[in-house]
Amino acid sequence: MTATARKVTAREVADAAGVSRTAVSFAFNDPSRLSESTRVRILRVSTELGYSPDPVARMLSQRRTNALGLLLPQAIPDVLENPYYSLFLRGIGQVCHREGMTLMLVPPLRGSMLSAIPYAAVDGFIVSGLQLDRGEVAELRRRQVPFVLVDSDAADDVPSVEITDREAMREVVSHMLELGHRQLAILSFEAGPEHFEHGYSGPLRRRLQGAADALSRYDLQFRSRSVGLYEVPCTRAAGYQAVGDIFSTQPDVTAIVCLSDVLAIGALDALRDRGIDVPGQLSVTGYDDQPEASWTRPALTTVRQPIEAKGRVAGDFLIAAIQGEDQHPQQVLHTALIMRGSVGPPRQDAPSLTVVPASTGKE
Amino acid sequence: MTATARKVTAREVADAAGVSRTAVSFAFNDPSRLSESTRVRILRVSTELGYSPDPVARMLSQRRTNALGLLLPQAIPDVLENPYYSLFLRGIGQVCHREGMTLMLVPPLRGSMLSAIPYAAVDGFIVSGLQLDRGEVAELRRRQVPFVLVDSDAADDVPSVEITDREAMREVVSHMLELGHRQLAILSFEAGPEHFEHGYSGPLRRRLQGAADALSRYDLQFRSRSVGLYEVPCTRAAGYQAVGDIFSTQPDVTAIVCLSDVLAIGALDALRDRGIDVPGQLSVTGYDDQPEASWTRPALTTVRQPIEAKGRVAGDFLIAAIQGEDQHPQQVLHTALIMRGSVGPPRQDAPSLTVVPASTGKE
DNA sequence: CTGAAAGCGCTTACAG
DNA sequence: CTGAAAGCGCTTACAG
Repeated sequence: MTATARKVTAREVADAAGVSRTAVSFAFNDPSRLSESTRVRILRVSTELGYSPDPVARMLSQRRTNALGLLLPQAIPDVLENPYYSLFLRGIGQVCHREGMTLMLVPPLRGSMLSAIPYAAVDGFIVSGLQLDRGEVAELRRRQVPFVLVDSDAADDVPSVEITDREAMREVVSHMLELGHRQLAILSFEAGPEHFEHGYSGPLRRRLQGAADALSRYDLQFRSRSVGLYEVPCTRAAGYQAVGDIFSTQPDVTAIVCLSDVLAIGALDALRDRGIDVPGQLSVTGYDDQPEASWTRPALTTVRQPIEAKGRVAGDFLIAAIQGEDQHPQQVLHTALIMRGSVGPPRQDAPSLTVVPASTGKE
Repeated sequence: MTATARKVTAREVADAAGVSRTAVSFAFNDPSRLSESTRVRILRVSTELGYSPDPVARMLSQRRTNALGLLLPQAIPDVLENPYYSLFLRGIGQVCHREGMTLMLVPPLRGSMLSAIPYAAVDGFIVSGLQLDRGEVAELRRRQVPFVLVDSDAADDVPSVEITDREAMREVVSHMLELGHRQLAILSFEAGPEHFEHGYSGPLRRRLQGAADALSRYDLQFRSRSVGLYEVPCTRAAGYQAVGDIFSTQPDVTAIVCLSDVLAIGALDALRDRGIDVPGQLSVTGYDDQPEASWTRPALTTVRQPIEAKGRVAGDFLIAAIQGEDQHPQQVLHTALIMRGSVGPPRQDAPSLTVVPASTGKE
């Protein structure tokens, strides 16, 4: 247990057993190349001396770690606050299980994903939620380490996994507009600091494009009096708080379209506390379709995305890349709008209301 | 990206920059020891050639990985099915964040936790949910790698973190008995195959002891006609299914005491589907107090345990052990019985019923 | 400020 | 069946 205790090496075992270091190595890695008696003797001496091969030394020799790295955009506790990641990890975990590999969670080092890359001993990276976008990709390329991009802006020469974000948001916003909603609040998770410089990117850009697609058919646009865009941290608490902001900015709002179930559930909490009926007075939608989404009251209308499959496909692509396949597959997984009880037509007293006879948004 | 591409080494950078390998190493690890111009030149050449130090080689030289290992009792997808682990990981993640370390998830290799140990390049292990109990501990000792035991049977010379499992179960079962329940089903997660040989161990043993403590005061005991013990996998589906078994074995049951919220929530699902009123006809309790426990209808009466704190304390202990502190601290964290709506007095038509005037089990 | 040399602990063709 | 030797790619006293 103590850090001062010197570790036993193969050299010592070899000496004690009267064989070469080679033989010791074979005893652990390729027993068939040793006679029964030699092998048994080596193993016995190893146990006595408390020897077992050093994993790091073995990695260096074999040029292989048997670990998959997941490069995270935030510290582990922050990332796991969103149940999204739990599902995503399960998908990757299936691949680890099949391949007999471990999974290394690699959070930013001193706040930077980029800095974390050179320190992780893994056979390849799955990159989720890029910070600098091209910065990390350049570093990964430079190091010639296999990687796959998830929910990013795919480059042609890199394996990637995405979902149909644009189509999904187009569908959900269109649905609201068809029901008659004209005063919408789009509640988004924060894009991170760099989008001020470079504009939106990745899934967020695609989702906002999808929303814009739908709005444009009704001659509406973002950041107008009718359609507000709110950006907050992706937590339930932030979703709760955001409702106050929305009401003070858009008192006539009739629908809150959230870009994450976590935010939507927080908003639902706030609306309940304020005694506002959902969907009678206000409609709410989510994104992800996490298990919690069907537990809320009313149950949440939301966009279902195949989170676990995303992790599994990313893992599969990474394994292929590690094995030297030079394919750069790009997969776009499908989403679905799940209709539940949190959406209805706008309330009657709302200004600028187009009356729509019946709701299709309830179960 | 391709596995065939040879990686650039410090040797090549040194040659191209006209310096020694030492200088290259200094440029990355101890820049102050180089003149400005040399350092800049080396870094420039590195970028041009696409060099950055190999993490595995660095680990071997420094005898340090900057990774914490979490030894898991099952494959990653199985483990993460229980939201328990998400919270536990967050606790460990806090420590990783503070220390600038990564977190390696180490599932069993070929079904064995023991086999996984020698292959993981980590500075130390947190061990959660032991399989062989003493087997893994012996191996960890043998390798002289720092480790801390969580929810195990603590040995005196090993850092460990536990909760007051025995007291918690004594309290919850006592509560049921005081309410008048005499027909109880204890719904437990499976202990794993080895308990057939060695008997129960760890938290399960302590919890069952606690239950026995309470039962004995009423002259009741396990596996009698009055008190059944059911063991199923720790999943919601298994909790759902178990209800059928319980009813066919104990038709007079008035309370189901679950050893996990996941099981309790599954049981609640089953009872709702069967039209059985909780707590009117049947009482249900959980264990863990996961966020979901307050979302069910009725909300779940359960044992709260500080899961995140458990992970954090385990991480702290491990860091201390890695830094060579020879302390073997043992911490027992406290639990609390959280009273919600899923518990009431037994139904009146139940046989062998002792009438108890009022419920204290509702919110 | 810079470099030669030893060391980290293993694996694996290759030769016998 | 067994071993001597080279190699994996870095770091770090030590000497200058």
